[in-house]
Amino acid sequence: MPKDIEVHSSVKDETLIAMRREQIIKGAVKLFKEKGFHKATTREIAKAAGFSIGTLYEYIRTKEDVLYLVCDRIFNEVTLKLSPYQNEEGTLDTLRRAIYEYYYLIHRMHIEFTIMYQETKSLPKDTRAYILDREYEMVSMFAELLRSCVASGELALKEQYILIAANQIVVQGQAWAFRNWAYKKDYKIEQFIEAQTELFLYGLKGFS
Amino acid sequence: MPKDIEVHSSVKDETLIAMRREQIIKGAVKLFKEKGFHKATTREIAKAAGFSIGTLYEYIRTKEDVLYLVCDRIFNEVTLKLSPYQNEEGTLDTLRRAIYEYYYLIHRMHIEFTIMYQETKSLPKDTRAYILDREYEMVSMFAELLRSCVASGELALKEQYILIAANQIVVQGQAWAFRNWAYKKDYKIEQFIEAQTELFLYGLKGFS
Amino acid sequence: MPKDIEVHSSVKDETLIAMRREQIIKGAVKLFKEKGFHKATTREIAKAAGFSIGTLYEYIRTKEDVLYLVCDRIFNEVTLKLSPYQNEEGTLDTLRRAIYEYYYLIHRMHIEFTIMYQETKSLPKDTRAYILDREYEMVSMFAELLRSCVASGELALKEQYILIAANQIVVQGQAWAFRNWAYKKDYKIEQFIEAQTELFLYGLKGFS
Amino acid sequence: MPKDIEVHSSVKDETLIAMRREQIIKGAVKLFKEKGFHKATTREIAKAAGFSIGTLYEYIRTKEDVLYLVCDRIFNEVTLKLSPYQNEEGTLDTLRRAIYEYYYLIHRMHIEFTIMYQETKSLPKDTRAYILDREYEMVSMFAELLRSCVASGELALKEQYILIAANQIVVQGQAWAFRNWAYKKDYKIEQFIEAQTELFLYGLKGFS
DNA sequence: AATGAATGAGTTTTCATTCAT
DNA sequence: AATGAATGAAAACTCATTCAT
Repeated sequence: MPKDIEVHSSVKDETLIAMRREQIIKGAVKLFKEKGFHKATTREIAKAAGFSIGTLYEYIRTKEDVLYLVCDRIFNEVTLKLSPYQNEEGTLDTLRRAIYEYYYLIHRMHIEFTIMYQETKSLPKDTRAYILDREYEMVSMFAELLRSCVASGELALKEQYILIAANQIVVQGQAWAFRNWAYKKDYKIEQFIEAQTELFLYGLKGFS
Repeated sequence: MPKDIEVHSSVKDETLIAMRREQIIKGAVKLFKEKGFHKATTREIAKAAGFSIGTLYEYIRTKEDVLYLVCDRIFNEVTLKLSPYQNEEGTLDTLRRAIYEYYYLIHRMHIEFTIMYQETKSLPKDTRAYILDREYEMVSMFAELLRSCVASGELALKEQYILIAANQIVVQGQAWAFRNWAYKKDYKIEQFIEAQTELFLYGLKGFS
Repeated sequence: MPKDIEVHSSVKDETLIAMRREQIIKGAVKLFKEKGFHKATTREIAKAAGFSIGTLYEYIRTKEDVLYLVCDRIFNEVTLKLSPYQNEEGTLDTLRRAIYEYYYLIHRMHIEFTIMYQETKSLPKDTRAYILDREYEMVSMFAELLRSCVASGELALKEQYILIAANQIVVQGQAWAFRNWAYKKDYKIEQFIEAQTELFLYGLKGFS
Repeated sequence: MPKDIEVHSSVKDETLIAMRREQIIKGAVKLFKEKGFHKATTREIAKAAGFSIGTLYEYIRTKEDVLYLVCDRIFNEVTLKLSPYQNEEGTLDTLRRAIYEYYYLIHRMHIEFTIMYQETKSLPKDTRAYILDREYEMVSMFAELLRSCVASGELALKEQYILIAANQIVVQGQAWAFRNWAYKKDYKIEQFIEAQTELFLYGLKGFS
């Protein structure tokens, strides 16, 4: 698991820091959703968080820290949701449920996900690297799941294609967030998940 | 096909406009690749294009026009590459070749594609709508191909899943561009295309 | 009395706003006098006011706001000076003193007045309308004075000519400001006032 | 009479110059009326004149030259209209007719006059001086007329007040142009002229 | 003589960040 | 710890003027 990046704060009280950051993330997500990271000003972020610009800067160092905070939050939620499946036995059913859980999470947090995928490149080099690491971690979780399905004989997938397949799961899920305009007219999330899962498992030829 | 959006120019000579726009696109792509649209200044764009800031503004109206010019170019190339497949008979082989062509194009223009998918949201409302229209057009081309495979009996895909499948093709291709970091260590483009195509056609269960 | 137009400020402390605006007006008048509104840059205005460009924009929204601030100031002074005469009884003597007060005020503030009459058209539509309203208010004050002279029998002026006469007073006063070059060689302000007043009251035929 | 200021042109053919300048003045007046001198661009001036920006600069040196051309034109018209009255005998009737002619001219050319009085300060020092000279010339014409009325015994005005009175005629006329908003609701030009003339000749006390 | 593409200095305005209170 | 006034670098865009054709 990637080493956490510390966002510096001049405030000492850890509980307070946690509370304020919570406010910052909440406000920022709402704001970024409306106008994107670039068009949101730090003043607006502070206001959305419920305090003054001066206070905002007691809990972050730069505007980009806010973006990082938001991204970090998302990954923590994903990791939290998916980690139980890590320890289950490798069956197709486990895989289905993990995919379901992941896609559903994306659905609930689609605003946050969209922000993350659109603004990542605005992060400074090192932070971006950390985000990619965590993204990779997500892919790895699915890769592991696939591998244990292979190990248990439920799947016959050559090692070299594990990563492609895992990536495909992750990307298609994200697509529900960042390409929602392409789906929402024709599909509900449940339909999307089902179709995507079947297509993934059985392909075009085996999918009715 | 969506109606083209005109980018205003105060210069009258159409050939000259075409030439200068070519320079602008070339310079901008290079620049955006390095620092992204937001961090690239208009002065830098002008310089990269090989002329002064004043001249740049003879050929565009706003900085966003440059982004639009870049996006428009990409779609034109995609449409150009894929349109021949529209008229072919609906066989799996045609589909395979269309996918190959599309993925390969993305590979060659992966910088441009990445820019497009990361910066689209920076475009003004109407231009963004136009881009989404063209994106939809791309999906439609694959949807048509799938439908004609169904018509010819090579595929048995319910109409309601055509769109999901077409979107999947498009998204997975784009992923090669905007998530290249996740693939490039383990796959060459040919391997990626092959694996992706097989996975798509035969699914996990039918894919060795 | 026309409703005041609010100039937006992002600063909350009203006393501070008043103080800074005072500095802005003072600096701007000096600057506009030297080079006119158009040739004065916002940076110069800030400098003349004694602070940075960033601070200037904490107290105004646009450059035109500065012009408005200057104009508004002038009218406030005029209104302040002339309002006492409103309540006096309608005698020629009151009229004489009001004219004197008004012309003298213009003399003391002739730079401000000149700026105002030369730059008004640079104001945005709504602000310009407000200025004209206040200008009309000034004319009205003199018109009222004339009417009360008529009422008291000191003057026999048909209602239809009241406005022309009131306008004449106002315009001739302004002329001392914006056409000062035409008078200053030959007249002192006192002479100007006296001559103008006599000419106005008794005309060419009755004026020696 | 003030010495004419030469506006340099790189074109030799004098007839052509005259023709082009005519076009320039016509176009510029229309344009300045709409947006004022500052907001009109040289490109727009050229277009309004009916030729290209390059050609415009064959007939002027700077943008300010255009303003000068417009101002100069106005004075020429005024001088042309008023000079006949110079040679007439000094009667009140002549004076009345001269005022009428002058006010009526302003009425017909009120756009040009307004431009002139609002934009004069945008002229470079030397040109502005020339304009003031010509303005002075206008005042002088009326001053002469007044003097000859005094000489003929029709008027008894001390020399020291001649200038004030002449200026008053001139200024009140201009006011019809630049303060038209204050008059137009209540007066037609004929009423304005009549009232103004009577007020001027007989004053408030002698004016019914 | 006429054209219009090219130039770049100059302008207004924004906004992340700091720091005295 | 919290505030918010002050700062000034930086950015997009304009437009008078030139000059090669």
